Amino acid sequence: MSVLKDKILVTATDLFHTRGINSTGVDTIVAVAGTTKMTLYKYFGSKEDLILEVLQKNQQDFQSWLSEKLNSASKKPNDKIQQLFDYIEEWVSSPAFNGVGFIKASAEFPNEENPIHQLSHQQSREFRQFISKLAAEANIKDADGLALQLSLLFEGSVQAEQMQRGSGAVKYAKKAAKILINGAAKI
Amino acid sequence: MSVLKDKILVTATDLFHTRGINSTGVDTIVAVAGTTKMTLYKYFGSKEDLILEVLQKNQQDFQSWLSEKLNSASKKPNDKIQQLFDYIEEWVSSPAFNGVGFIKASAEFPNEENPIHQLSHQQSREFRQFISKLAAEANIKDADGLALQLSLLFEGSVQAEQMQRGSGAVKYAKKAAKILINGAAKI
DNA sequence: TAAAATATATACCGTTCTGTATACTTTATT
DNA sequence: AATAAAGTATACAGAACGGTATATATTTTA
Repeated sequence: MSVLKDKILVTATDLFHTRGINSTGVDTIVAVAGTTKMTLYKYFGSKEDLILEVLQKNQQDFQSWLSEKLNSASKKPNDKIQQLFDYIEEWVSSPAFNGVGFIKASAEFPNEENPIHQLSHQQSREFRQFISKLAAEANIKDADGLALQLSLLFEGSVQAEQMQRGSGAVKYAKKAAKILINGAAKI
Repeated sequence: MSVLKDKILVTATDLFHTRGINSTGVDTIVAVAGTTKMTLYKYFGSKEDLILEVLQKNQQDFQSWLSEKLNSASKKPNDKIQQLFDYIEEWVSSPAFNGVGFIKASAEFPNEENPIHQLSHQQSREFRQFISKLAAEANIKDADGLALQLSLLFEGSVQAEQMQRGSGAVKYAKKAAKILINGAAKI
């Protein structure tokens, strides 16, 4: 990937997070990225395309990071589901944390026919399935149910963290997750 | 309150929810409400003022509705905290449900110095304190901690519901809440 | 060095945005 | 009926928006 295209993606990610997507114009993006609109529109057909690529890249990066962490730490399924929120906390607490794209995007583009909303919805579903797979491997009966509950804690705490950095919400989400996981495991 | 002012508030609430706040222009609001910009700017000094009033009214309506439900159903503190998510589910499942203002607003206005963001943050804190008070009255030791966890479930499930109507997320949030409440009560 | 791809600079188009000015019409009050 | 208030109609200002056209400069490739 071109260094400039990447610079635009990174800059857009940051600006979307700190100022909001709709409130960030392409002029601002290219100015901060140190390039011009011509270049932006060469790599991205439209602002909507740019938003979609930002969403895709961020979610991919997070999922890859999380999968690697889980796999490198332990091979035992029970450990993985237990450690899920440890890594989520690590990720959210990192200074480089810049929100969860699909949460913000779905709020700014509520129309279900909008491609950005649809991608957000899909990513939210995929993440839930990822958790569900973890739960199923740990022999939890209602894996989907637990995954849904954990995803609610996840989305809620990211929301809280976006509202106030360092809110400590993830710490309590982690505690709640442990209780729910242990409760579900005994079924 | 003037009938026209109220019409504008209700219309704006609906449009903000279905199209997003930043994507809804004042021209659209007055057209749908069946009035003119002159009237809108007579009652509201600016679009920002309108947004703030919409947020305040909606949160007030929800809190009043919830308090009344809780008080009329039972006077026992233990019942109240247990029934909290029953009413949240009833409210979210209602056809008139139009999201939680402070969640969407904080996503669209992430800047901490923005008055809209500040109000959203304050409302989120107030709601958490409301739950904390319920928990404290039910003699739960770490009332604040439980309240935070329940608010995460609340915000997460509203988020899920906004992404897909009828997702059933609240049903699982309710189950999770029960487990967390019972776990906290035994401390 | 010549050709080709890549990036910049800058001006512009059409649209939409919030907010205001002006003039007219309807409704309510006395 | 006269006066004041409330609401409408419409046009417009000024800025920001997404996106494009054109011409120039820089870098890479052959």
